[in-house]
Amino acid sequence: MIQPGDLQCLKALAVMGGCRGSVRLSTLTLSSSLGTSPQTASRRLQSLERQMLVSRAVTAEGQDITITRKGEEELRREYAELRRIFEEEPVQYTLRGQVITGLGEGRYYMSLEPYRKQFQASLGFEPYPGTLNIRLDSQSVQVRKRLENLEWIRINGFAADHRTFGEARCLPCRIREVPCGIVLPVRSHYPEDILEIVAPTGLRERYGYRDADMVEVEVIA
Amino acid sequence: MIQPGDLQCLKALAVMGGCRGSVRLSTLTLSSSLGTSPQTASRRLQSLERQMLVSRAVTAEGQDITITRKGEEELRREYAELRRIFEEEPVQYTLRGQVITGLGEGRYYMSLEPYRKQFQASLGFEPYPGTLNIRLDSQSVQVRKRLENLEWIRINGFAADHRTFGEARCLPCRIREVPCGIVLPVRSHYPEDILEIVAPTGLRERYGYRDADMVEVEVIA
DNA sequence: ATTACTAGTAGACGAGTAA
DNA sequence: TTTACTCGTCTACTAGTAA
Repeated sequence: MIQPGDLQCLKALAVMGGCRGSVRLSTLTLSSSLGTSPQTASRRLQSLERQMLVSRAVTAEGQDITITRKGEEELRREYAELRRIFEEEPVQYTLRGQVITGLGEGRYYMSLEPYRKQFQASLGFEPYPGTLNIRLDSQSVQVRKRLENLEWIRINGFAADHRTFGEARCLPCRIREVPCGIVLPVRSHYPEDILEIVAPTGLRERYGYRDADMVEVEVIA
Repeated sequence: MIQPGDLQCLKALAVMGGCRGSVRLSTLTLSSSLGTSPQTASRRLQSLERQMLVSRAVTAEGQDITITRKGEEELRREYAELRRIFEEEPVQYTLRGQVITGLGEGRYYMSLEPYRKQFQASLGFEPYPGTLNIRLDSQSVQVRKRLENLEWIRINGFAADHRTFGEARCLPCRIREVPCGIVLPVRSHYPEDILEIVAPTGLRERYGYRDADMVEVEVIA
């Protein structure tokens, strides 16, 4: 197993072009790129050479470093691991929390036709008049923040009855077998540990959810 | 700047799925994946938390770890760096060595019509009757080995004058402005520090190369 | 079982120096 | 200038232990 410090050094050498030919450098330049002393940089190069991860030609004016096949393989393993994390697997987020009782606003908004029509169009179902509120655990709050990077569906605001109804955004998700949506107002601030779920059916009725019951929300990016 | 050891730990957590939700683990399981003691694993987690790269919920039966947005960004930076090395840039190899005098076999083989025709077809030029032999420096020998992974052109053998002429392989390259090819017999062993170059013109004449002159061979994958 | 403390030690670090 | 040695220090590790 390659040591973290050695790996960092090997990667720095690759960035300098060590995979495509020899790189001329001094321990001083390498050390500044590693954030260590020149002595440590020198030690690292010796260590990499001993492990046959690089090949060296040391002269009085510096050294020529080439990453060997074995060294490149090591870097490619690292690369493959990261790619698996970020690319290969379908990115799926799991949020956990417990059912709570909201302010009843969800029920009201879900009864408004302009909202209903937009949810129907974007989520593919007629929203049940009422939302499920979930208080996320501390871990899921972090996951929740990550969802900001995903593509939310825009729900336009409108005016009616001498007032305006604000813009919202919505992210498709799933609770058990039921396709749902996370709804969030765009303008007004919303607690980061609360999730408001719109669904085609009443989830409390369907699954017998009561306050403080644990639920899992799946989001597939 | 994140420390190499912390980065290793963060990556291990990501492999376990820490980017898509919380991961339940114990210091013992983490330590075995890092190759350290459980104590060090514990310290790493504390360090990552202090840097706000992960969020933790520590219980008596283990801990739930979630990689924060900042932590994921750190990993993505790492990923981007490796991708630049292996994907983005056109992979170009540079080999260095000095001109030497070969055994004159190259000249003979290059005079044989079946070989000539195949070189013409695959490299796009009529080979000059004679090859340039190059002794690679120790660094370039390492680069030379890396070329094995590239796609070489097959040059078929043939029979003539009661003997057989062996199969060879060829890799397009460039010396200065001249498109050339590296030639290598397939069956017989060839010194790993010697490069035999076939070119459309006599390189010695064109550039006035003499023995011991330094030359650079560029290979673009 | 856990986590994370304290303690003692080993190894890594940077400064100085020689080649 | 370089590299890489020796040396003293201090960090970072593992072992043991408490919660």
